[in-house]
Amino acid sequence: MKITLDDFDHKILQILEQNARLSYAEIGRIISLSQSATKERVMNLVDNGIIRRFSVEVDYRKLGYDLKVLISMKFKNDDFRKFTADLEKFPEIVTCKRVTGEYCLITECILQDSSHLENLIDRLIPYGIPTTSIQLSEISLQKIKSNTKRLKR
Amino acid sequence: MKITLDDFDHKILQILEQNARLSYAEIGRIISLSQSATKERVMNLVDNGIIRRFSVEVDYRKLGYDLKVLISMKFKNDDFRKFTADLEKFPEIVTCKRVTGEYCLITECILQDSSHLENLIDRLIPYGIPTTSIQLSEISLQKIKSNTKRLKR
DNA sequence: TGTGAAATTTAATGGCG
DNA sequence: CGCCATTAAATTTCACA
Repeated sequence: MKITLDDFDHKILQILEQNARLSYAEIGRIISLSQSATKERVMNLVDNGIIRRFSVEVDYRKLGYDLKVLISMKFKNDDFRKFTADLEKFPEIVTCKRVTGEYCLITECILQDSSHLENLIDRLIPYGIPTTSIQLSEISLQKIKSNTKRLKR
Repeated sequence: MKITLDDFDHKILQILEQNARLSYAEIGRIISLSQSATKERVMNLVDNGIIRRFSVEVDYRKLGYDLKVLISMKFKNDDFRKFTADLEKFPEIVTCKRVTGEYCLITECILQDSSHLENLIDRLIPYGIPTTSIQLSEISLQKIKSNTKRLKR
């Protein structure tokens, strides 16, 4: 199922990506639409599942997590399933993607320091073979493409 | 600089990660704190830069972007800098991380289909050597560790 | 820092072009 | 689909503990 959005919907998404707490009234002012119409469109975006959720970007460095790494994992047999079932045991793993290619999984981990990393690797080794890359910096860009039709509820 | 949060702050962050549009009144109800105190804490989190921004998670599949891939890049000389300077020319690249290890950059790309991928690879090749992994699925988990001190403005 | 109350703004709903 | 008007709820501000 592919849903096409009109310009209003795209503008709303762009605004919400930058500040998801803006009032409907204020969003409406920016895009020249009434409160009620703006609210209805936001609710349509949520109801259609285009907006998965309203969230918050946290700066973990300020909380003492100064080390961000990508750990790629290789597994034998079905150890992959054991690992994903145990993911809750690894609070430092923030995302876990299953991918094609040399590695089975690529995880993003938020860590305090290198001894925290060492500890994590020790806990990963029973499941498979981890390969660690330290994330030096990140450029984050959010973009949505334009279509021209109105979103239906 | 490391900032420590108390239980109220942690609960607020957890709640906002799940629904960043909840009213201060409602958050306050959940954590048993008044509207005004809750609002002040959220504003402190923002002022301290712990909350980078309130955002929205978009389901791109519903917008016709059915293919998500990780593309790792190798570069010669300083082609790496040319590429990052030109990132705006690649609207399908959503994140771009500089990492240590075999590859210089790892990018996440949101694509419509395999011909879109082919087109992207053609545009990447002038900069460096891309290696593509298709993202089959993703498990996303947000967690914050507990400390016990009060956040200061 | 937290609470409670008053003034202002926003959200939610329903009727109408 | 969008606008306007009405009622309910939330935000903001401030005095006080």
